Amino acid sequence: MGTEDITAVDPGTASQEAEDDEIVTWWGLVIEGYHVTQERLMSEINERFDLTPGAFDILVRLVRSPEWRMPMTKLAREAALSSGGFTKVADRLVAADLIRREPCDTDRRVTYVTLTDHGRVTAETAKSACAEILRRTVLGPLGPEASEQLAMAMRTLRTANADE
Amino acid sequence: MGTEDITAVDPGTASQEAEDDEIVTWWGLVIEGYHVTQERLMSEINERFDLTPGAFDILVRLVRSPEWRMPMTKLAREAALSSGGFTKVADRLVAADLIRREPCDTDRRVTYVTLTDHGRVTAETAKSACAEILRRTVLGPLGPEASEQLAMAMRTLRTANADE
DNA sequence: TGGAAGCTTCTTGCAAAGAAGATGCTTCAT
DNA sequence: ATGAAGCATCTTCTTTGCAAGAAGCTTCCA
Repeated sequence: MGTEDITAVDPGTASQEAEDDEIVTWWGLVIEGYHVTQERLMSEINERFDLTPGAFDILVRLVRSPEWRMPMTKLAREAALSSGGFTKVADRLVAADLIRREPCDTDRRVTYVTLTDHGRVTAETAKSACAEILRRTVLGPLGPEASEQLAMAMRTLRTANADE
Repeated sequence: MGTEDITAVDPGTASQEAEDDEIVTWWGLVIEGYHVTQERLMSEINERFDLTPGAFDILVRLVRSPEWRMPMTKLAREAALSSGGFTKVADRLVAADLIRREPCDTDRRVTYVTLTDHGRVTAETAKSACAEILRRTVLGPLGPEASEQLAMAMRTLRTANADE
């Protein structure tokens, strides 16, 4: 093979390049494992409940909130969506009768997003299904101690790279 | 708080619900850690090289291929893109003078995608930068043994949930 | 008290990115 | 030769971010 004739490098640079490649490949493995798992999870949720990943995320956050409601901005920030983007997501969820908008009594700029009865039942059922799928596709294959280590590693990465 | 007056459940169901919630929250932590890290990585790559995540992924795959080229379909499949979506990505990369299309001599159905000189230099430089960022944002905070465990866990998830 | 400047909060319009399906060309097998 | 399959492209639809704008709240100064 004639590739090294073209990109002639000294041994030190070559080994550095190989090490770089190894690290990038290593992270690629993390990406792939994450995506494969998440895609399987979300496709099952979508099949059973007709929920997109974003919609499921919103519903789970709401069902854990007091009175099943939250201001739009707070919810958008938690879901890592722009406020403009979240307006459209909320429109779709309203159209699906999963949430409704409610004005805030004390601050008329604020719009609360509240789960409808249908939305609450859907959210709770989907959350249980999600837990069942995770037991089957993640906790089962990994085992308890590897799961614990995974959680700790991810917590470390989150705090190390958080924006705010 | 009066929520349990409304959603009255027996203790068994309640503890099951709490356990479901814990698992979903646990996976949410994994999601968040992954996204925070990946977003930081990709924003630095984008800043320095003006590459989108998809473009960077394509370039890294090509720079590791013999003769820096691959059939479009194979590359699209590896990058988890639809063939239609990949055509558009390829158009952008051609416009940026990072790749070019080349016909295949032996099978005239196939179109090869090949790195240009500029694309090859960009890919190698960006790959080194990516490795440097990963050392700083992932391997550093985690340490060697946690990194090893993370890789093993992700490999397990990938093989457990792979589609094909 | 009054009111003007400066922030939030939500919505709308425009553009980019990607997925899915239809189309048409090339190749392979019988 | 002719039907079946593989492959790249095109079109359309959905989703999302960003920028701009309208409405409402807060602060501060006269």
